[in-house]
Amino acid sequence: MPAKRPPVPLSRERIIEAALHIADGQGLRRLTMRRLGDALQVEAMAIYHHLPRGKEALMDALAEHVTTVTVDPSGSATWQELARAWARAGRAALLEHPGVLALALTKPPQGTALIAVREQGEQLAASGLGDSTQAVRSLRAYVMGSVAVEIQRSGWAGPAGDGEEPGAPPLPGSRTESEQEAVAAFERGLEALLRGLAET
Amino acid sequence: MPAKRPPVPLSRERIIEAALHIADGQGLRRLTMRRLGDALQVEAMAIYHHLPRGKEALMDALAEHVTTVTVDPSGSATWQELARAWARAGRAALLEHPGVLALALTKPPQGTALIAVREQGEQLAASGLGDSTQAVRSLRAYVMGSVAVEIQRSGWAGPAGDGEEPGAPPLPGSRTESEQEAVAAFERGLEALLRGLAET
DNA sequence: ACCTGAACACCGTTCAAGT
DNA sequence: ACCTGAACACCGTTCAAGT
Repeated sequence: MPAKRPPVPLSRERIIEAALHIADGQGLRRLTMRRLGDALQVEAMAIYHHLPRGKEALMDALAEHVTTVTVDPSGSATWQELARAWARAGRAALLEHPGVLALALTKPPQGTALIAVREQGEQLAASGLGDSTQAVRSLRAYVMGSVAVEIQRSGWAGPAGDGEEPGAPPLPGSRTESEQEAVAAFERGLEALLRGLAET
Repeated sequence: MPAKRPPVPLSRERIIEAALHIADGQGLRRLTMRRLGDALQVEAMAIYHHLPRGKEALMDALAEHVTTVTVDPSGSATWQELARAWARAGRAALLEHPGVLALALTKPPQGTALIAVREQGEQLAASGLGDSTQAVRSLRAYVMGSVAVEIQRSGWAGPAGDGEEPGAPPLPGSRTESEQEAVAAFERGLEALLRGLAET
């Protein structure tokens, strides 16, 4: 018979990982302290030892996780290339965890996520972009909104928008789009915005 | 002494109105069937008679409400003016009810909201815009993302992003912005996007 | 047709207690 | 230091019952 599991100690990282798995798989509304405890083979109350502010702290941590990105500026010769890199990285991070998108779009950046936003501004300014504050804001808005549209179209939240259950068939009116169509739409809008930002 | 209230009959509209009030005032997480019943002077279970799918139906209705906008195309000579009108109307509608923004950005358009999106596409196509499908998508993304950024910066969800309690002081790092600054930022990004969309 | 009351299976969080 | 058990004040939803 298998020996009793040497209990892997709980940790912030393991908790967040399990929480993302539940949120992406069953929806945010089914992410429950008790269910999370089950997934971690632990009583729900044990979580409070690692996240003292409880579910509030968990939500903050999830938002921070999917919203923290880094870009190596040395790979980009122009501010346009740099902006593209940030936009693509941001989109990819958000798209990886559709279950917590609502948190990511709603909570102000915090901790590492806030640092990342500032870094983006500094890099763009250093790369020769004039009003980098305005540009960062428009770019962030476009990226967040694009992922929102994309998740909506994917039918992740159900075709009737049934709140939180993923996996249902897609939109009633319009077909599901392929990954390629989605990136194409994203890139075209991004290029339009970059062109517009370039003209003072 | 005041006579007993002649009970105003419950209705879908009154329910939605009360729900928006609670969500905007206390946050989505505190919007509860029981609290909603209290606000309407009725037992929570009475709501199910008007919204058979319960809380799920309520959430759908709220998303649809803040996401349904109309624009009179006769007021716009060019497709640019028309696009501006749609963008401003969309922003205003979302901004009016920060409490349900998470729903609006997450649920696919449905009912009147879906009709509105289609109408936007038809109007823009009719006004001489080439790839109106792409334009509508980019514009919607920009509008939704802009409002997300704006609500984040307003500190509506609390500075530490404390989940759902509004009314707390704003961001730790950056100042709160005035309404004028917010519209200025929105308009500048919008113009950039429109310029970019114009060049093929 | 419209609303209520009681009931059920869940929630988040506390607190004292165990190891 | 880390986790558990029991308890409390809530949830959403059902169902039979009232008017």
